[in-house]
Amino acid sequence: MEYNFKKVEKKWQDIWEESGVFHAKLDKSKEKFYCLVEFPYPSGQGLHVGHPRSYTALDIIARKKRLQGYNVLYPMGWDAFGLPTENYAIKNKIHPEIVTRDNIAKFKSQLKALGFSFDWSREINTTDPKYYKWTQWIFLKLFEKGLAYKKEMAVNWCTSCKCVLANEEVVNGVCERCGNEVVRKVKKQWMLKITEYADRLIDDLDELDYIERVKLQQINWIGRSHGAQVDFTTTEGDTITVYTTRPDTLFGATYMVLSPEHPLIDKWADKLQNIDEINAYRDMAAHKSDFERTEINKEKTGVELKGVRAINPVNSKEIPIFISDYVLISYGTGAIMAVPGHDTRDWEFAKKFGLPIIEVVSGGDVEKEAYTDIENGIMVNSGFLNGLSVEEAKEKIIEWLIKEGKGERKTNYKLRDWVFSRQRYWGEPIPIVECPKCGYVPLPESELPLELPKVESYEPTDTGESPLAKLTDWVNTTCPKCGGAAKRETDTMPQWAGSSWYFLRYCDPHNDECLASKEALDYWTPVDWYNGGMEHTTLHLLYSRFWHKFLYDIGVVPTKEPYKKRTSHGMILGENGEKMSKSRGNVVNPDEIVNTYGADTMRLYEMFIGDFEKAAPWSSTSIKGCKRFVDRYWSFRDILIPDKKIRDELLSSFHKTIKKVTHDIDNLKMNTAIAALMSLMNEISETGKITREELRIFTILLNPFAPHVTEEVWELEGFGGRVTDAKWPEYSEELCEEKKVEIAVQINGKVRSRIVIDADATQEQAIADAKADARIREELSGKTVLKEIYVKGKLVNIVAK
RNA sequence: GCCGAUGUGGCGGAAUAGGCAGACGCAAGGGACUUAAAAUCCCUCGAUGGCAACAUCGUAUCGGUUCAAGUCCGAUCAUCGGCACCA
Repeated sequence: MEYNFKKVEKKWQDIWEESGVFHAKLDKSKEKFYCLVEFPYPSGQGLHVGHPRSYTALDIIARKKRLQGYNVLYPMGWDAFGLPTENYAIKNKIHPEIVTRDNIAKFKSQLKALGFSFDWSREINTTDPKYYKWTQWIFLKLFEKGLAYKKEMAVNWCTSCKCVLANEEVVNGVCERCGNEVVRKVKKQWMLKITEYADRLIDDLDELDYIERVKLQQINWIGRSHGAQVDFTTTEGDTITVYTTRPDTLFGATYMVLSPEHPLIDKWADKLQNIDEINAYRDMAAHKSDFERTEINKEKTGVELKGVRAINPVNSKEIPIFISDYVLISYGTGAIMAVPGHDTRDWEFAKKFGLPIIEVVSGGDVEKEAYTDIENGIMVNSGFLNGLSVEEAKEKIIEWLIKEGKGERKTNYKLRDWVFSRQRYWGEPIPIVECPKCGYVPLPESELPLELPKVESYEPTDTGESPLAKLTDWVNTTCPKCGGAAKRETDTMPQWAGSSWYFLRYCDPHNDECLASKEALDYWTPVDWYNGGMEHTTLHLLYSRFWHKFLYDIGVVPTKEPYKKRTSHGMILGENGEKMSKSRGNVVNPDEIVNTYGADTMRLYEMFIGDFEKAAPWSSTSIKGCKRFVDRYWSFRDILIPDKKIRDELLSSFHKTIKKVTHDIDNLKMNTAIAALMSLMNEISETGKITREELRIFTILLNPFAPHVTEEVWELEGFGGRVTDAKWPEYSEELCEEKKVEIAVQINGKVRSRIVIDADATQEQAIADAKADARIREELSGKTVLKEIYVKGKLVNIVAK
């Protein structure tokens, strides 16, 4: 009888929903396993075939862990604040709340049709006031501890979204989301002091089971470097402080460079002979966007500050000072000592401006290029540092600087504080009031949630203010502290706010007293396994680690880190090997696939498509192989015999398969796990029959991958209860071994014959058997055997001449 | 430029810890069943030579270590991802 996947899949999805089998209950007698996938942004396009790759993989892990007796939490929710919804709402004149509700409904039905074992009783939505009450609460705590502050600063302004972006959201000078130009704009912004956690965000990675490239990317993004701060004096008596990772090269500093925005320039205005030229340069630099400034990578530009000179603290030599836009105001001190002999950028600048280049580390030719090797060089022309290695010289000069009061040891980071303000409507309101007398005053906790006011128009304004600013009734309020007239903050939080702690809410999603009860957090956290996209490594993943560490510091959560293990899936590409997109016309619609082949086939195919971590192109023909696999499994019932045991000739195959599937799932090698099941199926099919026990075991092994068809077979064959109540099969190492093995016999490394021997044969026996083989005897005649090698269960190699 | 990853049949991809390269699947070709098609089942399927048993070559390129290299070492090329004047 043909398998009717449409009927069967719907039937079991309904049963799972009604029975609540996947609802996780806090049960301290059982070992917990918290399995997490990144909750989606419910966009108008609906589910992408990329989403189920991650969801299916962790669904398989969740289902297998349940069968292994774990108490599994596998939740799902919606990261629903954000710009696309707001833009769609503006365009179509529908309130974002309604757009969000509709999109969620669509997403949810699509996810249900794929048979994921999510605990829907814990569904959360970041736009629900009951949820964002706690997002706001965390913000108030950050504010209370001085980690949230408002600051006037140059920010990345997207000209199309009319909104501020975090540094992480600017990609190649354009807006990550809409691809439009990003310019710098000075605005007062809420900032979060993520830099305060920079060290811990790097150091604590050591204890985590994250894939290596995620760790590396985070480390590089934070960009920690060790060096020294050095004070140079000037002929005007000022101090210019620089940061350098190469204090050892101090004797080679032949000039200094200030960033065009450096405050000392204004101070010296009267003394500078070429102030017009200087101002013109500063003007030009100010009008360039960050992108332009970094793009002009080829040629160094700059202007000398004529009238002021600096004094190198180590040898009291007078050196010129320049301004140049290759020095950034936002990093270090906004000023550098230039060592053209040993820094590529300084070298280029010195060559262009004809400045002296002094070699202070030997080993290269500083007239040809900067010598930057720090491993092999020996200090020269450096007074008391001469003869030392770079490492030794660094230590010695830092000690000297400290002793002389001319500098100190210093660690710097590329990471900047997190720009937390957005001038848009569809986000969490920031629960702060600005009072002319009291300054920034937090709302009392009792007034949370501060709900987003309902408005008619949520278009962004050209003035750069949030649409909320237009709601004077809402904006004008009283100061919670002094009771005087005050104004509400009108900026909202970025999309990353709600997702920075959502995994905690799943532990106790309906709690009105706190973000989650201590009991729930103690039991469920940390997340045991978190899978998500590489694109979130320096955004969501870093932000949420930061928030979690903060919550740990204030005693809200019991662990230092939110996620024990982090893995990442590759993208599913279009059939032509390119990224799927509407404009390329290569988008595969998951609904159509489920309709044509069924959810089980879709799940199997997405897992079978290739290495989970790598990108893989979709193939509309390959998926048929997975459909055949499901159908062939179904027709096992046609060849079923009532025997209640695994046949002897298949026993070792079964144990090997159980072993392989068990381990492959744990290692996210779903493709080879499925291949192993296919191989076992081929082996069973060759015998023309299958016993009840064989079908029962096969069904359990296949269940995490293809939950619907296996439930149906289980029920039809009356194996008792549901597969979801079954026990994951154990394997015996002993039974995995075959009694007889076929091994290769090589002569000089080339296979010349094959023989079957006892698996536990000794080296002597194996070699004797090999030599007894007719073919091998013939090959060896007239030759001298030089060496004999036996690799147990694999091969014999005879070296002969 | 720096950091990281990858490179295997017509295609997607396998190959513990150096041990029979190409598992599993797709596509293709041939056959069975069928009035026919679909579905299903069976056979072939890296290249070259040979009727054949078999031989030689073959995991981006070049070289090395080893009884044995897709796997280890050195150099080169290509593709992808991240960072990018961070001193």
